[in-house]
Amino acid sequence: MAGRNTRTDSLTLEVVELIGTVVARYHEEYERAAGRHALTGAQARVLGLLSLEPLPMRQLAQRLKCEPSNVTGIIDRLEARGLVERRPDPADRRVKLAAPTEEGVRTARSLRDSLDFAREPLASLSRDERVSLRDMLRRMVGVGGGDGD
Amino acid sequence: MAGRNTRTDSLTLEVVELIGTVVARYHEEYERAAGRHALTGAQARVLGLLSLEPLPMRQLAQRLKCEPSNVTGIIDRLEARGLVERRPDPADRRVKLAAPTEEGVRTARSLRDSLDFAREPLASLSRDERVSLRDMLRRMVGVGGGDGD
DNA sequence: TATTGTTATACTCTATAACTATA
DNA sequence: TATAGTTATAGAGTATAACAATA
Repeated sequence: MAGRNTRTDSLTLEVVELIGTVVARYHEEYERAAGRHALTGAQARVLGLLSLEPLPMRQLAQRLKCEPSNVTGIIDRLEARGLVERRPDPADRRVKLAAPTEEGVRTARSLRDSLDFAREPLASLSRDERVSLRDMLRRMVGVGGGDGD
Repeated sequence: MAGRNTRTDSLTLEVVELIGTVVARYHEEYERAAGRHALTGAQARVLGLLSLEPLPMRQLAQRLKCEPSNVTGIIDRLEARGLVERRPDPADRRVKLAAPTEEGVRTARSLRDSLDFAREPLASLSRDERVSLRDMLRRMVGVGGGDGD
């Protein structure tokens, strides 16, 4: 172990602050991108999740880390705009699957493409640097294995 | 330039995703830490800002990137809990300075100390790695100069 | 009985617009 | 007249509790 005092050393403090800056930028850009599609951040996040795969309301709440009752309203608003629809689950009639409409899929794709917040700043790093950044982030996030690209 | 297609190459995509994970963790931890003090995220952020220096309501709104009218409510609630107070500005009687009380300062400090979200994961990196992480983040964030530690 | 989704309620944060007191 | 802060209002997200339909 190199740095012993991970709590107070000035190097660590600066890294923490820089990460805070990245986090703030990330959010600003995300909200801005969502706003361009007249969506709130939460609505954009839901649409992004559903564009990967339709989900039961309950699971959606788990992914969002919020109460199921909140999901009802978010889906209501997306449904009112024709971006999402509720489908019955053939296996369990209690369950409702939230799924994006065609327009919802298009919107999600457009949203994803416009998210340059994290991509653009990476342009200033060389490939080797991105590799080492990836490896450090993997360890910070706690990824076990993974291939070497 | 090493990587030419910064938009689609799989390395960059993974880094973007990892950053997204870090951002999500950062927020969860922040909200959790604020919650332990019975504060919302916005209230904790305000208290953190004011613990550095008292600010006019207007400037506070600028830092939070929100409308001044919102700040009124946030400060109202912090003031009702005795964590913040409004002081007159001797130079301009229109201005009100928001400043933390003694208890507010203690709460802000305790809050800051409990924010291990970004610090703890850094423990798995060596000092050299933290240095190179710092340098990359600096460039991503767009810091010009800065010392070399 | 337990679970899924919803409704009802209350609180916080948000933006917009109108207001007040200063400047 | 312009600015600082506030109030009033409305929309969105959040948690809690109670409810209907289904398992």
